[in-house]
Amino acid sequence: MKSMDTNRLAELLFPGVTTRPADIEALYPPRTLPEGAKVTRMAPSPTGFMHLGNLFGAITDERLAHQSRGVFYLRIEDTDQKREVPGGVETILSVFHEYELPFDEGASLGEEIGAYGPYRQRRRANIYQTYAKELIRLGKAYPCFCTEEELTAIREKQAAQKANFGYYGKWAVHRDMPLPEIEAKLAAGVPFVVRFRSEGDPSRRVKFTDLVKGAMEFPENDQDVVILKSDGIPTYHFAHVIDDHLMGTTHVVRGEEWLATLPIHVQLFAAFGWKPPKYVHTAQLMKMDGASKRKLSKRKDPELALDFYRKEGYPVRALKEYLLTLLNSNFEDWRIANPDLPMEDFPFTTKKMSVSGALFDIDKLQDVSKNVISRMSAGEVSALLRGWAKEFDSAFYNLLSRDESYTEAILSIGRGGKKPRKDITVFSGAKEYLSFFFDELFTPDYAYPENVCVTDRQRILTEYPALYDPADDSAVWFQKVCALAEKLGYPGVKEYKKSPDAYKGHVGDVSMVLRIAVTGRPNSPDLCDVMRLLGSERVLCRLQAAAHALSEETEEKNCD
RNA sequence: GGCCCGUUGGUCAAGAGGUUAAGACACCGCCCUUUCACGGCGGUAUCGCGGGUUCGAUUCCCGCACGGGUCACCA
Repeated sequence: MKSMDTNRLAELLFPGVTTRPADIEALYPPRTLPEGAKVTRMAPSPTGFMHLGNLFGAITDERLAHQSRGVFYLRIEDTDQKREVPGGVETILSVFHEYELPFDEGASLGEEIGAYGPYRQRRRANIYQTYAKELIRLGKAYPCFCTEEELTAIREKQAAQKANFGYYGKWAVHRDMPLPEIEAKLAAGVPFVVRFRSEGDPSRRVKFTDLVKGAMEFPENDQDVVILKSDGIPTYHFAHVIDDHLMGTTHVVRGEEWLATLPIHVQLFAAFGWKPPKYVHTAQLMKMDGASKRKLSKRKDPELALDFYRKEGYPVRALKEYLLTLLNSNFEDWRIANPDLPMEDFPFTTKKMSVSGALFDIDKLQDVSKNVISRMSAGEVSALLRGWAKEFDSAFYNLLSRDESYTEAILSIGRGGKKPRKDITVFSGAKEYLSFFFDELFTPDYAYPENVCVTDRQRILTEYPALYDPADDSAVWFQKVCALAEKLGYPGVKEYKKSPDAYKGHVGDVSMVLRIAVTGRPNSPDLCDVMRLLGSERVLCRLQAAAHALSEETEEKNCD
């Protein structure tokens, strides 16, 4: 190998590549940014869907960059043509839009934004090839003509001998192929990949520091990894090193599964004499599977896909805030102390990131979601709810849109103030919660409290309408309920508590009878507000219907 | 199997060589309350196991176990 003419080899392998590394470097000047500014990137593959893991990383990237007045950019890693799905890039872009993760540079559907592109790796083929050619010239890379079958055969032999898998040492059969042989293969049109010629020695250790995991040590990499595939497109390892160097990434945020290949990346950076970025390897998202936890899987777990949460109707902000609590557990305390500040005000830090995989807890997400929705204005809930319904429940959407001011009004009950109601957890549950506000959805379930006797129930339902005046404010409204209750022998709660045995029940029980008649169920927001919004016609009609149902019920009983 | 990472309550987790081992979710109970909620209060943990170091370890070290990740011309 030392005697080989590597310049000649480089020309043989890449006759069409005429650019030199220096030409390219000139196009990527160092960025001029404020002191301490971080440059991060989100680099998804266009495989057709985005999942929680992507969002998890994207939030970290976005916060790190924008909190430091740096740059957050989007790079499309479309190096694997086999797995690519049509529309993959559109999906990615729409998620960034939907989840409000504004990137400063990067791929888009039209013109790319930013001066450090192209931001789609397939469009950078010439750049990678230039650097691969350079490595060949330096004797740090070589062509490998092994077929898939040969590689499998090597693997099997290694398994039989209990040797480590891979292409290294004596197993790297094409590592020192003589030039004439290479020429012959090329002349015969045999496809080749380019492998990095590793000088690593596993008995030596590489040390480095990960911003999440802290100080670490690995054996040096001795694998001759593929850097350029036979189609001339780089593997992840090579693309990562070239791109993050040229684009000036300061912090690489990625999943923990990349930790194992870090020695390769370190080696590649060193081969070019470049300074590696800082690494932030995030913990995996896990789920419970029987008695043990395991990594969330794209194939088995529908809740990994972001679409799942769209369908369920979790607000974008809820998902982001929940993920943020997993990312920085002190976010929760901060949120409690600052219920109204935008989440962007939270001081995010890699120091608080967890080292071990977190179980994705849907209960917790629901709690976050409930809180997020409870803090929204009625107008915002109305808009988001209608947006959700438009896509997933058009009949409901039509009802909500029939009278937007009515929709907003019913969503206003108990909203605002220090202790807002938390009735809506997800938009897909709102229909059930709001059903009695729409005659089309009203399906009463008259299950009255046991302690109120049937004759009293009937009297409540038949006597209340005479007292009811839709113009009453809530104080008067309540006085009237109290008066009726008093008359029938149900005192106020305080009175009742003093001597519970002396009474049949209290005003609450009377209210309950009215509530069930009007809303068709035992729980609802403030009854007075509900009645006012329903309007006297519907209220009277429902009271009558309930009374009617009650008398039929008694008749049936009498027949028995 | 090799290599790497991890292990505090059902879950997410804070935490320090000597603490009554935070907080949040869930669950249970109580209180407040016209109902429903909201809210408030309270309950359940000796920090995976075995060895060290130390006056003292859950906190430091070493083994083990368990869990996870990774060993592709996928990212």
